[in-house]
Amino acid sequence: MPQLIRRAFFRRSVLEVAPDLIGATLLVDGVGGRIVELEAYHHTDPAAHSFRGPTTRNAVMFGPPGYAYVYRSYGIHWCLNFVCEPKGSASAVLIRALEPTTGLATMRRRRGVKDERLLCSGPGRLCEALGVTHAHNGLALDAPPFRLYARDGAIEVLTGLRIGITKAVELPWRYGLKGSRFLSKPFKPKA
DNA sequence: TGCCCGATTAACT
DNA sequence: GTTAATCGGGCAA
Repeated sequence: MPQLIRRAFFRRSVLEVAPDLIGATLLVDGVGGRIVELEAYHHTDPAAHSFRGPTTRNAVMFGPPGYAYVYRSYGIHWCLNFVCEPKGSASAVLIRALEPTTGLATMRRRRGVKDERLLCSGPGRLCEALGVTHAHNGLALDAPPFRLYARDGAIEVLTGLRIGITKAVELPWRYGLKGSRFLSKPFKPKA
């Protein structure tokens, strides 16, 4: 039986937490799957929403670790983050892709697609599949509707450059599960 | 108040 | 490969 992830898990640097979450299982109201792709954002990082200080939108990032930060992307999609590090450091991991395992029919209905690879492969797609909205902003990750199970068994984690940003593009803060078919985009092979 | 643009996606050519 | 959709945040005035 996999171990439940509790809030203390997030009381570390986002750069330690992010690779540890690869292979973990995320469920929202019993629907979800295995985390196969993440990106780290840090308060000293110009690409992070928290870089310019606290605002109404990013307030949760400046609160305690172990909570969900949900924001609207391009006025259209929702994106889900987990707040990390001790309170005030304003770091978070963006959940970018899941391998769907639980509640496939629900996810297909919400997404309007049949192909499993299109259900949760992308930050906006997985929020739609799991029913994550602004209503989840600020909720604790170790209480309903969230459930998080630690990775069970050995895996290999890939690292690479983050996607879709224009600042601090050189930081290798994207993490992925090696060999997964459910990544939002392939990782560049090692040179 | 007005303007620009984004941690995206899907539907194009 | 390119581009429209769509809107709130952040910053200048």
